[in-house]
Amino acid sequence: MTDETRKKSQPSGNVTLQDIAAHAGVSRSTVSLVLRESPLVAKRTREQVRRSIKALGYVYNRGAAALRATRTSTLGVVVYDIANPFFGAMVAGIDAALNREGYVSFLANSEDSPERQQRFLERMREHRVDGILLCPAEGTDPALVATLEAWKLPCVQVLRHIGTPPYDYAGTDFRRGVNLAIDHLVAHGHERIAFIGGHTEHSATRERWQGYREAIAHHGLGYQRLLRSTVTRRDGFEAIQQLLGESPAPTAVVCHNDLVAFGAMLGLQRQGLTPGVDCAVIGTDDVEEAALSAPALTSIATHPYAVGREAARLALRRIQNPDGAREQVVLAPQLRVRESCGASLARDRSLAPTP
Amino acid sequence: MTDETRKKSQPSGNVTLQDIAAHAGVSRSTVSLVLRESPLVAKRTREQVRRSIKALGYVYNRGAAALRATRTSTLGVVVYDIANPFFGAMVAGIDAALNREGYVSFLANSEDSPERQQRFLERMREHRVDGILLCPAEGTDPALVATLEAWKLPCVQVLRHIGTPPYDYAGTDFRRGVNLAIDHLVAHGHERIAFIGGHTEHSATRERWQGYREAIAHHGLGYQRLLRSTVTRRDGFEAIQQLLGESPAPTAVVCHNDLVAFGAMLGLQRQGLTPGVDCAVIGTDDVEEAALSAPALTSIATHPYAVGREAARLALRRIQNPDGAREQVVLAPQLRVRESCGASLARDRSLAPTP
DNA sequence: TTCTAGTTTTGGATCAATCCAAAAAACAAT
DNA sequence: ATTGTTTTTTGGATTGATCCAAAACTAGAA
Repeated sequence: MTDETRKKSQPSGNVTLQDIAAHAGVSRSTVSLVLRESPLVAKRTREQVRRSIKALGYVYNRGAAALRATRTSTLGVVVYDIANPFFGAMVAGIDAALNREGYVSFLANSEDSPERQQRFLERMREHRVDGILLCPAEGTDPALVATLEAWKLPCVQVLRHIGTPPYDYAGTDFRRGVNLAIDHLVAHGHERIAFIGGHTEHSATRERWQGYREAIAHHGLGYQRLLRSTVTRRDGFEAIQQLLGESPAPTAVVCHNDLVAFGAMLGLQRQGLTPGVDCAVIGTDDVEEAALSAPALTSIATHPYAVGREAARLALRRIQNPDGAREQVVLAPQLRVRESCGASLARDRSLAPTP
Repeated sequence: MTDETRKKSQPSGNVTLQDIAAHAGVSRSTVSLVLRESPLVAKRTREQVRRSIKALGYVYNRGAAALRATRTSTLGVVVYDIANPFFGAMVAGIDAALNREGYVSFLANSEDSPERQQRFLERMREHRVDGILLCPAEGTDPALVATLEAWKLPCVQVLRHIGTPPYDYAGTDFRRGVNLAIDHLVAHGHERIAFIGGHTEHSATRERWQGYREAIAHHGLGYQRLLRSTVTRRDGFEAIQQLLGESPAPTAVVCHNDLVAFGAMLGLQRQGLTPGVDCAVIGTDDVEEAALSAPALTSIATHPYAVGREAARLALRRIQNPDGAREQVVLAPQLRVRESCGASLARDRSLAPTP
């Protein structure tokens, strides 16, 4: 066993470009071109190299490639509550879109902590990701967007946005969503409509509130009641009871998200009242569980899967062309009418048990 | 402007070890040691280097480091349905545990497709992740575990397991969970208890069925009815109606997961029956929504967050010590008694609106 | 046959870190 | 002052790919 033999078989046990080149009787560079599907390589050569790659069980080393090529085919995704089914669906959409392009994504759950978020973003920078999909944690410094810009890290904001335009953003038109809900309620005779939920200065809350105030004004309703709160089920539970104690009490409520709406329905039931009969309830997001509750929840569908997919596409486009004009993709929401708003009650049974 | 000046300021705009070394008046190697917190470096030197790092705004390049050091601080996570809140919670647990150790994770959603799963695993190999957390997609070839072993890619299986022991695994004791549920039902006088759901040969289903048969036998019940199905809400909806049409019909059902249980409750209500009164329903997983339904769902808590955390810990341990004995972490489930099993009905109001 | 134009292929430098054996510096003991 | 230890520091080799300018082939025309 000469030194040369050892060198070929032993070193770290890993097959490299060099080994394939030797096996196929070409140079390292040619093998590299084959791997990257370059049209420069002659057909016969390409086939021979492919055979050698198979024969030696070669595994491409993306880390090494990235070092020289400065493209990692990697993206960082930051959400603030992955346990929320809404984000689950969104991540599924992201995953599907990235997968098609050979990208993979790092996922982090900021738990709405700007510090955790910051740590993760720094780590992403160290890993040289090509871009970031960011659902900013509550209380994120608006300067963060500029910081990422300075880092030359393309960033697409999702669902919430901070900083000042232009930036890349993908989300849903929450304002329009609330408009739809209130239009529907007004058409069914409601005049006292309250809004429950949202507690800090983030864009998604502001947009909902704006939609609420705007619609109330547009329909010339005398009653306006906006109850701030965090956005858990318990908040909905407590809020509805508070509202019912007021006079006049609302005859309908639109909720920040479906969790709050579920809580509100539960609160009504605890008081012996029936959602949709004694008080209409409309949620936001249209999570899968909305169709399942009793009564089935009317909800503003915000299409999390599609939002995720669009955000991912936007990021890929930005990576291709870092200096192109920033883009905003804002999806149109839809009102899914079920039982809880009193419009269709149990008559419409086709809607209840969706898959 | 000499060539040297250009070389210092221009090249790709990125600060490297070399630049810091020059700035601090030490060698590349010393800087590297400082970055890795080596105790070899003298305190004064370390401080000087730290200052230079700050001054130049250096960003560690993990890709380059990994190339030589063969440790990427990176993990691959494969689940089959990230939109399911159960997996959301699990991923949150994984994330929390990894974060503490400076690890980040790639996430992929296999959508229960072995092909997608395979593609992702190959990509993970190319990215040289240090390990894999795998919830095997349905129909995964049991040989996959051996393949990963051959790839020298440490793999911890989660929730489901394939292949033959020994392997690393983290999950919940589904068998025991079903035992608990049936013990409880029997204690409350039920004698005809059915099980709904589970449709292919994966371990998590087998374990549940085993627990069911075992408990039925243990209590010497004459009635045994196991209804196979996929595990969506719709399946529960249909299954319960089928069961009620049989004679004798069951007086209680235990369901593969909470979705199926929700469906079963809905099915009962469609027939004008009340869950917990006319037929007891128990789910599995104790997702957040379980406490929210009406009636509130009794469920076998399977602790997804803890499972995720334990799986991540196991993986990190295996990476530290690739040849250590394989470990299985199996968490004990708990029965969360609420209204749907008839045991506590509306009397017990403390349980319903949990956060 | 020679020259040109086009098609393939190639070797050396490079990306940014770590490893390692050996050198240098600091300190203690003789 | 000399030697021996221990503590720090270092330069060159290495990791595995890509980039790029130049070299080596083809094939067709003069």
